[in-house]
Amino acid sequence: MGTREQILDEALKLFSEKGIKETTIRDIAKAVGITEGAIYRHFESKDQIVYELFERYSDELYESLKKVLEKHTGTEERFKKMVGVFLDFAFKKPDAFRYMNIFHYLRGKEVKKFKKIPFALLRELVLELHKGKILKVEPEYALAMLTGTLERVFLYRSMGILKDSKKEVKEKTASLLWNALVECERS
Amino acid sequence: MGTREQILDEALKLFSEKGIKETTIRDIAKAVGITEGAIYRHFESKDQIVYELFERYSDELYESLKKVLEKHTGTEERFKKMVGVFLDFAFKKPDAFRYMNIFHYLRGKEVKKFKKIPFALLRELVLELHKGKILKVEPEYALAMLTGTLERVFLYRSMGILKDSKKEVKEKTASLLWNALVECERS
Amino acid sequence: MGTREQILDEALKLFSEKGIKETTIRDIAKAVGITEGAIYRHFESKDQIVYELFERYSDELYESLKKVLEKHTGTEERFKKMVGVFLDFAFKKPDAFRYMNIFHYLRGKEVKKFKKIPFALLRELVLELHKGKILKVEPEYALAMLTGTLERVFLYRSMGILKDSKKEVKEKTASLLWNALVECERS
Amino acid sequence: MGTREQILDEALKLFSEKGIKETTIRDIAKAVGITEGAIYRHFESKDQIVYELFERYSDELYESLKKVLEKHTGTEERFKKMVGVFLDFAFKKPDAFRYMNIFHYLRGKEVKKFKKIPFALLRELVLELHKGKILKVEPEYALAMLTGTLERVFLYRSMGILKDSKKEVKEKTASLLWNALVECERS
DNA sequence: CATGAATGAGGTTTCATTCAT
DNA sequence: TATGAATGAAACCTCATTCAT
Repeated sequence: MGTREQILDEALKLFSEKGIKETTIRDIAKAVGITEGAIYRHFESKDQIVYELFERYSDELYESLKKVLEKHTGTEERFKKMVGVFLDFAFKKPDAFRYMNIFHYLRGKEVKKFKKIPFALLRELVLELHKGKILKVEPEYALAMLTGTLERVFLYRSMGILKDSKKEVKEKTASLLWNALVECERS
Repeated sequence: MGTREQILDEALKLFSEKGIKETTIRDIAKAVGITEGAIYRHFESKDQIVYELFERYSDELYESLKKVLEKHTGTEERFKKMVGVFLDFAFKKPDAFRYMNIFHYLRGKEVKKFKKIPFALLRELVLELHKGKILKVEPEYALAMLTGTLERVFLYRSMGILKDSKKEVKEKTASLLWNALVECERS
Repeated sequence: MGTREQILDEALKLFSEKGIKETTIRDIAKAVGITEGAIYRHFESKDQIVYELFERYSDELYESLKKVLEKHTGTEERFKKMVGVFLDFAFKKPDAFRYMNIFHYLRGKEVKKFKKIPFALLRELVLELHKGKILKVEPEYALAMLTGTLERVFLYRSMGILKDSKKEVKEKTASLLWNALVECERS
Repeated sequence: MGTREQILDEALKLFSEKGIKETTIRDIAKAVGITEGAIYRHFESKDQIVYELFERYSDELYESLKKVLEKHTGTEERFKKMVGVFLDFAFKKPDAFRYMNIFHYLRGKEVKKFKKIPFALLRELVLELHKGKILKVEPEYALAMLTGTLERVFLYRSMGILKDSKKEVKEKTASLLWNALVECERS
């Protein structure tokens, strides 16, 4: 793998573990096995690494979600698949997922620069349900519940609080949210 | 107000806006209107400020939640009041609430040092529902949904995405969650 | 003397000896007898030192020249006094004079930011002679000769090529230039 | 043109625009269209480029001046031709001329290493006038005026302050200096 | 209690130079 | 000859902390 990729990889790992400011260029260089100066042959600044990482994974998740939206037509199916894709991404690239959350938290306003924000697709999905008049709650609340739950489910699983298999987690979370927002399971 | 209090106040504001590492002792001193050295008359280190703030607001929220638990007996009432107290705190002390989240994110493991974690009470509440066999989903998932939704609802409201009054937000969120986790609203 | 002044003093000395880029913050700190970090309590950046020095001495020379212009009225007297003031400044603050030349050379276009440029006064003086119809050559050429000669006279004297006393140098240069630009000495 | 020549050319351009220290090997490489490493195939070090450039143009100007001295015999003719050659060089190779001045300024003492310094010829010329007893002022002052005026005339013309054609500038400067140093124009 | 100057460790960045390919 | 990655020293700058006053 190219050095550039390695730098991004190690930076992601460290950023997601320790935080962005807490991670130094030296940390990254050491993890890659090169000197600090070498990093600057590949990136103009630390900030560029920070942004490039966000853009890269933001795009990736965005595209995955987009594909699902295009592929499936049934409302319930679309919804549940989206949840699955979201969690899939989180499980496969936990560092990236954690990192994106940190980034969001600290750079709230700057995020608008980025075009392909996964969040925007979740928003669309919710509005679609709302138009179809099957959403039980106002869309803003639904969005809050959707994104909040997804993040926490991932978090709890990575902390060991939630012990189900990835597949189970995806399925349970999907129907949990579907029921909460749309349908109602008879008890 | 004493200088000590002012330092904590301004630190909280800055931490919640810019992040902890991003806020310097100088920033805090300037905000209070004293010099850097003076801060060390009141606190041994920056870290002490960081911890003391967390402890202070963690305790405060914890005690508020505790009181509600002790006061009310009906299950639904307890649940909905808890949600209300949680959001009340977030609305009244948004900096503190935001700060507690940042703190959590960056200091995951160190949090265990603290005794009175509000999170623990939410956990208890959920387990209680579970014991009463009225929880529709497994408690870990319920907890994820509960905490995640609460955080996002606050976040979206402070970002202007959610425009309801505080009272409305509290009521809607409470029943939204109650329905999602326990009961089922007939559509 | 305050640390701030010392920093400016030592910086000036070093800049004029070695050049601006060739002088490091560490050089300056060592010369003053403090650490590098301490410099930043007094100046925001190296560049600020560079600018402040230029402004300070530029202003000083400007004001001296201005005073002479206001005090004397006879054309020849004004001219010769100006030359004297210029060289006086160069002899008294050779570092400053040398520095101002280096600064000019490297920052040609940025100099326009500064308001009180001594050069502007020399220009005025020459234009005045021109209006009085006593200038033998076109004003632009006169200005070139005036400034060029002044700089070199100082340079050669500080290099030991020119060995006259300061007083002699001032007098000789003044009449040399007066004769060259205005009058003509009968050989 | 060979790569070596291109390197010298671009280096000269950059040095004269931004200064020597301010120009990096990378800048030069980029301007030439090769990589940094490649430069070291042609030059041992950056300093070698710096010295070689100075030597090259110093020699060139020196030889041009020498030729004029050998070709012409009349005192006034020699003087005026010298001035012309000097300015010719400055107009044809403005980068080289500017660069030589920067070099002089920053490396004052090291310049003595070089054998063929144009300055030395101007010095000879002035001493010759002095021996012929036609110099109105002491030779050191004459030299200061001569070199200072030449440099500034070039500078002002390249800055657009002086708008005459090259030919005019050369002629005017030559007689201006001749009159100032030797003869006296009847007003 | 507070100030203001200073320290010193450590951060980001720059850049001449080297070297395997 | 040239490339492109890397080095390593040194530059500028930041900041928690200390300390004399």
